[in-house]
Amino acid sequence: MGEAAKRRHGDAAEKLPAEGTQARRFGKTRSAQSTALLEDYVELIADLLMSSGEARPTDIARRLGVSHATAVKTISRLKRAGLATARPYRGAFLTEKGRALADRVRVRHRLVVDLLRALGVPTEAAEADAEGIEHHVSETTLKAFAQYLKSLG
Amino acid sequence: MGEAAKRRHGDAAEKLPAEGTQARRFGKTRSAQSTALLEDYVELIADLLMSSGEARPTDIARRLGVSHATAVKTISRLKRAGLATARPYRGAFLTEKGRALADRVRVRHRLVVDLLRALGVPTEAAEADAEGIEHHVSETTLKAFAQYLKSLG
DNA sequence: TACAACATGTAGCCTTGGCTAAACTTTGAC
DNA sequence: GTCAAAGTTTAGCCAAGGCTACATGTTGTA
Repeated sequence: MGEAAKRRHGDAAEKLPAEGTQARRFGKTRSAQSTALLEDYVELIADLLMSSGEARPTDIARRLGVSHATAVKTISRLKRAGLATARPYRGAFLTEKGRALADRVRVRHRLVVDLLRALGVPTEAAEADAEGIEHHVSETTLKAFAQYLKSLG
Repeated sequence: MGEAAKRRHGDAAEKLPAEGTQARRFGKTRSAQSTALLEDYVELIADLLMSSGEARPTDIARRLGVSHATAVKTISRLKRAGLATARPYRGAFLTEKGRALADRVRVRHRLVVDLLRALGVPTEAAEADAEGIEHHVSETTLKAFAQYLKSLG
């Protein structure tokens, strides 16, 4: 938000596109936050299914550092969002849509981590920060990251 | 988000090192999200005070794209957090702590935007993405960014 | 001065994303 | 085959961060 706020709001101020643009930006940031958790869950479920064949609420909870009840609740949100399915006492599974999202998320995560490391960020910090950053990186920015990494050879 | 309540369930993170690490990471990401909004408010209030001498709920609301009621409610959270003060019908002001935070946030924002632009991200996208990214950039990563930008001259 | 327009504040409702507690299934060791 | 341990689900609570609707203050202008 570094841009200095121009005028005080008034007759002229309402016409400035700056406010609308900024508001849109913030709104986008906020809605990104609401999808970030679902992205994390989807990626983790894909991970667990791949490595152990099942994705149980308890394992998910332990990996994310939340209670198992929270994991269960979020899984049902995943179902509502059409990203996952779950049979009682049989864990979670991804829908086609969920798998597609998981793939996108994984690729994006890798790219962000690689970029941070390329800029000299230590691996540990890169992994940790990427966890938060990745949900806010647009397609445009992602392309620029890829481009930059390619230019490094 | 009740830091105290959240961490009361501390046993989850004490198990395996690998899982603990990941859990800590996610936990950090989540708590970063809860402070992100306050950071945005503080920076915007500093901005408005600078440019117009006052920070009214309505202006804040318009800039952030939320209702004035939401702005008012958040301002009282700011007060509770010791970041701002407010006199009825006279808008918001920052405490010493709030001003310090605003400064840090502004510097960080500039750095993130500059870095993105240096990597070839178009200005518009850089500004927009930075809004979301900046709240998740650690000190370590921030230093790496600064270092990289300096290396470009 | 008075009043309309606008800003502010309050109340009540919603969803998300946490938690604990308690009831219910599954499962593995006798 | 039983039964306790472990995992799962449900229910109910809380705070954050949105919203609308309504009541109350403030102010510019006629």
